Amino acid sequence: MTSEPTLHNDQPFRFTIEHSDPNSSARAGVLHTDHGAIPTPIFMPVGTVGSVKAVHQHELCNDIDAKIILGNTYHLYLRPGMGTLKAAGGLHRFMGWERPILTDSGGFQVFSLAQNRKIKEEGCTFKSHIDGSRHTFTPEGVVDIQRTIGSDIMMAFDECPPGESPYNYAKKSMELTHRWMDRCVERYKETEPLYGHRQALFPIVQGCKYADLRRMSAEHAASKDAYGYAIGGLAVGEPTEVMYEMIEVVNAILPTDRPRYLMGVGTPANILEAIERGVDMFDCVMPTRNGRNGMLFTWNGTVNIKNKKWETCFEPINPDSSALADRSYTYAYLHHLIKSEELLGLQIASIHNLTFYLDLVRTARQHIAEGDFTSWKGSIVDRLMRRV
RNA sequence: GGGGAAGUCGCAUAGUGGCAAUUGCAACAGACUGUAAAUCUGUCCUCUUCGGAGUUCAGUGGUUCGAGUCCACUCUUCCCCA
Repeated sequence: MTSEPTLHNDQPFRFTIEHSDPNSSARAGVLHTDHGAIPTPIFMPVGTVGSVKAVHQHELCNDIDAKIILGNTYHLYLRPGMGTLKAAGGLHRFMGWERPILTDSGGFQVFSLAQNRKIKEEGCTFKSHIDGSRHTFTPEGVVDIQRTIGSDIMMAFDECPPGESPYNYAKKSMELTHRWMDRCVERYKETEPLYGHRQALFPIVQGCKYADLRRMSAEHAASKDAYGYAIGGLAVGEPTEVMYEMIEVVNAILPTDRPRYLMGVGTPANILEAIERGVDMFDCVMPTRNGRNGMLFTWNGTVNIKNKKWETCFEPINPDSSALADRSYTYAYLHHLIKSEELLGLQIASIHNLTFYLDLVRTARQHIAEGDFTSWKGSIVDRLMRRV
């Protein structure tokens, strides 16, 4: 947290691929930003309102070693609001985080707050979930908000339709997302960063579970010649196999020399399968939310720490972990804390899961570099999702 | 010693003639994928082929077609006065 941002004046958002897996589409790279370099594949903890829930920036940086985190345009716009963020000098300074930040555009809230919004060509009108007030998000406005937040990577405004949407709706929705994408790119080109560091804009590929729509969308996104691309609208109700198939379809079209970000995914197994199919960046609420609800991810599978069987397990949560919390506390203690609704339990569980997720992608990267990613993945993937 | 109140599935509660019986907590499971989530769901007397079946409301006896509910006595607990 004390290092100065490294400026790369020559090539903004340079993405270098250091290793490509000989047996799959997996690759290990580095994405350079003005707030530091991001090794890929990478997992990005979700910090919706300027906080990765229950985790201090200190642990995020030193124990978990998160290289980049997420913020959310919709949530930050409603609270604390743009006035505060501008006066603070952007989100990095406001929250005391000097590494990169990616902001989601609010497109996911178009999906998750479906009862409180109305979609039109111009944009999307929301009723605030906090006070019921009305707000309109347009593609241009969403870029402006992300300029004010000062995120290193901004996301285009999209519509994220449900996984089981019928073809006609999926097509109309995708076409709207494309028009919004065009407008975001226009606004991006005609505006400047506010705080002295550069910002990228990632377009988002949509198209639901329909391969022809996904191809069309990937081609539209690729035509923007962006610093990176996102795959959205997956893990929203469709079967996992369909998700993997859509990733393959899209990554066959997206430029290989730019990072690909699979939005909102997922389980440890999902992440390894997507890495194998050429995805570089991930985010998901699972490690933090499920952690708060008593679920731990480990190399041996998932643990429900609330279960009685952990009552007297006095083993450290993970003696080999980079996180102090993992090394210092036992399953039995965490069981007690979570059962007692102690806030420390939420913190330890969240730190544990995020440390595991970062360890997962770090280990995957190492195996890509060593050239045995697919056999390693094959030997481990089933174990990750079984119950301990 | 006299007077009063009360005993319901771990705990606490609802119930005043049709009840396997309310609600909360606890307990035990499950869910969670670009965070309206420190949230939500289920089970929670016994057995079950999940359709049901069998035993319950301190105890015993009674009234009634029918009793957790009404009556009598017994046991236990609490409060007030001596």
